[in-house]
Amino acid sequence: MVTMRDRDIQRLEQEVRRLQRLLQEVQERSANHVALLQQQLANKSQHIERLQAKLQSQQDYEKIKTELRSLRTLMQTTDDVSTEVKTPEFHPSVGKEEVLNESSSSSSSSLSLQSFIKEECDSGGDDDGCEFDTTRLAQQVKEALQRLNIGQRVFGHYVLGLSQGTVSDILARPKPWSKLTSRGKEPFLRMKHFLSDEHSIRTLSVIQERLRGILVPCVRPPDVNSDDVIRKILDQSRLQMLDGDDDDDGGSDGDASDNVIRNILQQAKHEMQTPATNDTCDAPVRQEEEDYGTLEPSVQSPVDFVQSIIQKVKCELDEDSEPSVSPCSISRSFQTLPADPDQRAQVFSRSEENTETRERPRSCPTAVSSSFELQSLDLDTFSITQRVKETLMINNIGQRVFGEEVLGLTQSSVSELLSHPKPWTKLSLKGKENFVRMHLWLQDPQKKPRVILSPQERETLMAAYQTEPYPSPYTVERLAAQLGLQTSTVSNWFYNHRSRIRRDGFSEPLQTRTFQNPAASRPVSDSLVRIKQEPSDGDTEEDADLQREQHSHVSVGVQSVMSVKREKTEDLSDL
DNA sequence: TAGCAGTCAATATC
DNA sequence: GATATTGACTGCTA
Repeated sequence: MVTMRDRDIQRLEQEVRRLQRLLQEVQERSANHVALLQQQLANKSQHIERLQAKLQSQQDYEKIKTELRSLRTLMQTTDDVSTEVKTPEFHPSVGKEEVLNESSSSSSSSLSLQSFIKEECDSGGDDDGCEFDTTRLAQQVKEALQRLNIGQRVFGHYVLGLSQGTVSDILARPKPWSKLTSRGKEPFLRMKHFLSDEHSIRTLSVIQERLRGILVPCVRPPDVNSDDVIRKILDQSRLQMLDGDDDDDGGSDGDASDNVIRNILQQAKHEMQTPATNDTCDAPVRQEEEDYGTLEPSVQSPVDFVQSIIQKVKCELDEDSEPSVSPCSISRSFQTLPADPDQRAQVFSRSEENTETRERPRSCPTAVSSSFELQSLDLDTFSITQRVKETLMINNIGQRVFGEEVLGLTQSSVSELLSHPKPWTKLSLKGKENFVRMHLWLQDPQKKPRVILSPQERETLMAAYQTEPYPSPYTVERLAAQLGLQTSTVSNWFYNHRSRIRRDGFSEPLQTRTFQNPAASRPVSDSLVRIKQEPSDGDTEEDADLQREQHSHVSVGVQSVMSVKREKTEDLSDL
C-alpha cells in the first residue's frame, strides 16, 4: 500500500517537473517572441519616422509642380522671343504676347498682348489713341522689379526680349510715346501688359527666385562664338579623358553637374509622366539641343520638355561650375589686333593703362570662324608658341600684357609657357585651355577691339561737337588723325552723341536738373555745358515742337537738339 | 548715302 | 552681382 503511494508520489513529482520544464520553455519562447515583436515594432517605428521625414521633405511638391509649369511656359516663350524679337516692326496682330503671358493656358484671366493693345487703343479708335505715359510706366516697372527683386537682365530677356543694357536705358530714360517709332513703342506695350498681368509678374518672380536659388541665369540666347568653340573642344576633351584615363582635374565638377542634372531630370520626368499633369507640350527644343547637345537619349514629346530643362540646366551649370574652363578672353580687345601696326601699338598701350584692375578675361560672345578646326584636339603647341612669340615681337607686345589680357596669366607664367610648351597630349584640361586661347588669338587677327575713349579724347570730341555738331568728312578725318582713331569711330561718336542728347532731352523729367554730359561718368571738367534755348526764326514746326519740349524740361545742359538742328538748317540754307 | 532709332554687348561703376 | 554707360552695329528713311 505504502509502496503504491510512494510510486504515485514519484510519478506526480515527475509530472510536476515535466510541467515545470514545459512552462519554462513556453516562457522562454514567449520572451523570445516578445523580443522579436519588440524588435519588429522598433523597425516599424523607424520606418514610419523615415516615411514621415520623407513626407516632410516632399511637402513642396505642389510648389515644384507649379514652378515646373512656369518654367515650361518660359521655355516656350523664350523661343518665341528669340525669333520674334528680330521682327523689325511691331505688328500687334502677330502676337509677341507669347513672352511670359502665354501662361494664359493655365490662367484664363491673363490678357493677351493683342487683346490688351486693342483694349488700350479702342478708346482712341486707332493707333494714335494709344497714348502711354512712358515715364510713369517705366517708373512703375522699376518699382515692381525692385519690389519683387527681379533683375533687369531677367526682365529684359523674358518680358521684353531685350538685353540688360537696353532695359536699363529704357527705364532710366524713357522717350515720350509720341516720339517713339512703332518698334520703340513695343517694349512699353510689353511693360504695360506685364504690369497688368498678375500671373506674369508672379511667374517672373518665381523664375528669378529659382534662378537665384540653384542656378545661374543663362539669359543670353546661345550663339556660336569663340567661347562655344573652346567649350566644345574642352568638353570633347573631357569626355575622352573620362573614357580613357582619369587624369582630369575637371572631372569632379562634371560629375557634380551631372548629378544635379540627373536629379532635376528625374523630378521633371516624374512631373511630366504624372497623368494629371501630362498635358501637351508640343514645343520641341531642337535649337537648344543643337546648341548644347543632349545628356540623355532623345525622347518624344511631351518629354521634350524634360529635354529642354536638361539643356537649360546644362547650360547654366556649365557656366557656373567651370569658371576656370570658361574661355573668357578670346574676344577681348587683346585677342586680336588692328591691321595697322600703329593702331596695334596704340590699342595695347591704351589698354595697358588699365591692366591693374583686370582679372582673368571675362566671357564675351564674339563670332569667330565657324570653320575653326581645333576639334581634332591635336594642336601643335610648339608651333603655337613660336607664332605667338613672333607676333608679340613684331607688334612689340609685352608678355605681361598678353598674359593678362589673353590668357589671364602672369608674365612669368607666360614666359614659362612660351619657352617650354608641353606636347598637347601631356597637357591637363586647364593647360590645353591656354593653347586654345593662343590659337584663337592667332587665328583671328583682324577683329576690331572695342574702343575705349580716354577722357582727353572725349574732351576733344566734345569740343569739336560744340563748334560743329555735324562735322564734315574732312573734320571727321582730321579728328580721327588727331586722336589716332578710325574715322568710323569718330563718326559713330557724333551719331551716338547727337542721338543721346536728343534722347536725354526727350526723357528729361519735369523738374529742372543738371544735364550731364554722356562722358560725365568720368570726372571730366566739361561735363556741364550751358544749353541754348532761344528759338530760331528758321525753325521748322517740328523744331519748334522739339524746342517747346526741351524748354519745358531742360534748363541747363549740353548744347540742345534745337541748336543742333538749327545749325544744320543754317548749313542747308547756306548751301 | 547721311542720319537716325533702336539695340547689342563690352565695359565701368556702384 | 546688378545696373549704367557707351562704341558699334542694323535697318530704315528721306
